[in-house]
Amino acid sequence: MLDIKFIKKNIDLIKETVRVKNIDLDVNHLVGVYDKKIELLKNIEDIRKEKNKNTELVKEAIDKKECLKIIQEGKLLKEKLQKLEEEYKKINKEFQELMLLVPNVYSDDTPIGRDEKDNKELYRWAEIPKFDFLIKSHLELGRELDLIDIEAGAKVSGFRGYFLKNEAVLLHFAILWHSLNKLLQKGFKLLLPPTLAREFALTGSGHFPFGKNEIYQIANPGRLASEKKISEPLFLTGTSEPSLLGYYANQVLDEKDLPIKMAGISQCYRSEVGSYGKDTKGLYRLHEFMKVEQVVICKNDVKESAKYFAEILSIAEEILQDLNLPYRVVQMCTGEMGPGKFKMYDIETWMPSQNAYAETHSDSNLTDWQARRLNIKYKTGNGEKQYVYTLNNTGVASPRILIPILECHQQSDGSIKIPEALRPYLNNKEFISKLTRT
RNA sequence: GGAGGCGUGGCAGAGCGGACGAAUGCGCCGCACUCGAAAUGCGGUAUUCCGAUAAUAUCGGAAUCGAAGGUUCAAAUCCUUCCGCCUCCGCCA
Repeated sequence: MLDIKFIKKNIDLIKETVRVKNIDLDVNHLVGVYDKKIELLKNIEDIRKEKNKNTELVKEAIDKKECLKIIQEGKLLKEKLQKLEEEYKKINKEFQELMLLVPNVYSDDTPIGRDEKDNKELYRWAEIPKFDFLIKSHLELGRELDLIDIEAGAKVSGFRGYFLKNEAVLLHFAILWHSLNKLLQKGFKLLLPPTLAREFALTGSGHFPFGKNEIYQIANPGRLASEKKISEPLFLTGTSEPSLLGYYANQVLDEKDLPIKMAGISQCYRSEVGSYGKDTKGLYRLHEFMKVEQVVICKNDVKESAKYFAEILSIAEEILQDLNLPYRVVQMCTGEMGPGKFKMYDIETWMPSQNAYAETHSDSNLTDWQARRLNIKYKTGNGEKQYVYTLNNTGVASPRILIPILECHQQSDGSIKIPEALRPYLNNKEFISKLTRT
């Protein structure tokens, strides 16, 4: 969300942003609705003023007849007001809904473009591994080493279901655990948030209304303490970001408490309805997975937010470096970056079976776009209130990260060499192979 | 599982239909006293929105007493629902 006054002042910029971010929004219409809303509001406040005055008159009236007359007048004003307020409710709702569609502006260095072809590769880390034997995909390795069972996953959970087994379970938790420890050491506070969230949290983060069909909705939200059925919708979050930000919704923070750096770990749910037929094989695109997510809330300052944008990027890189995985950092173009994002980098990790880099991390600076939706402010030194800036990046997501780990670290004998950083979590084992299975 | 109570400004806490955006105390800010501080005295001290003059102020108006509805000419105050918190009894760890 942006400030409507900012939108009105910079209408051409907003129209251009809507265009390059491929958003379906008529900016002129939005402004028209706002103007109508304000006109109505003025009208309503005038009548309220009259009504308030009338109420005073009742108190002053001595004569009974006079009093009745004033009360009659009050009744009329009340009716008039009710009609206008109903109208206002309608137009305000329309206004609010349109405002939720307004994208954030993008940074000067963001490439303008439609799709991934217009993204800009910034740099690479480490050489792509060369193998002098025929490599196997993570699925083949997973089957041979009894680490992954897709068939059983589909049997129990359906399409995109999976079981991790044996060392893959340890590996999965090792990676998450390692990332949490790293973030803890870097001063992040750890949170295990709810994955069952109310609508406001997802609207606030910007997942709604844009990505609404990507999110699972609970068919049976349960009952209240009073035994009544819960009538508000509930959703399964696709990342811990909505919950971590929702934690601070409607709060005024203290400047001295900023930045707030959070590491959330949660199960993540994605319906993937928009990606039929895409990445149908293996552990790449799943309906549920686990993720350690980095979220930063900082001061209303582009420079400072750039600092944290770089910091959470480098933490993610560090994690990949610990895992000894080659990757590249790519800057997303306007069409790829999502409405709320001011600036966005993806980290793509090398996946030998795809013979390509593929997305494993996503680093975003949302400036105050989410904060406005969630009403998160802070008080500056001179008592002024400002919206905070928010940023987020993946810490690590698993099982997706198991793909490069298994594939990049496979050995000619069919075993997997475990990255050193993870060995403490796997009983100091160096290899996963059938022979070392205990 | 049963019974009851509470939710008001930064905090504590009164008000329980019109004089209430809200007593009082604490805190905070300013001024006075003081070499300085403490103590004391005096004054100020919520937020959001709209509008007008005007570049971060002033004035006018509206809304807000956990949330949403309702009754009334008029609601912090009455009614309904919800949320949160607390106490007691029972039950199970």
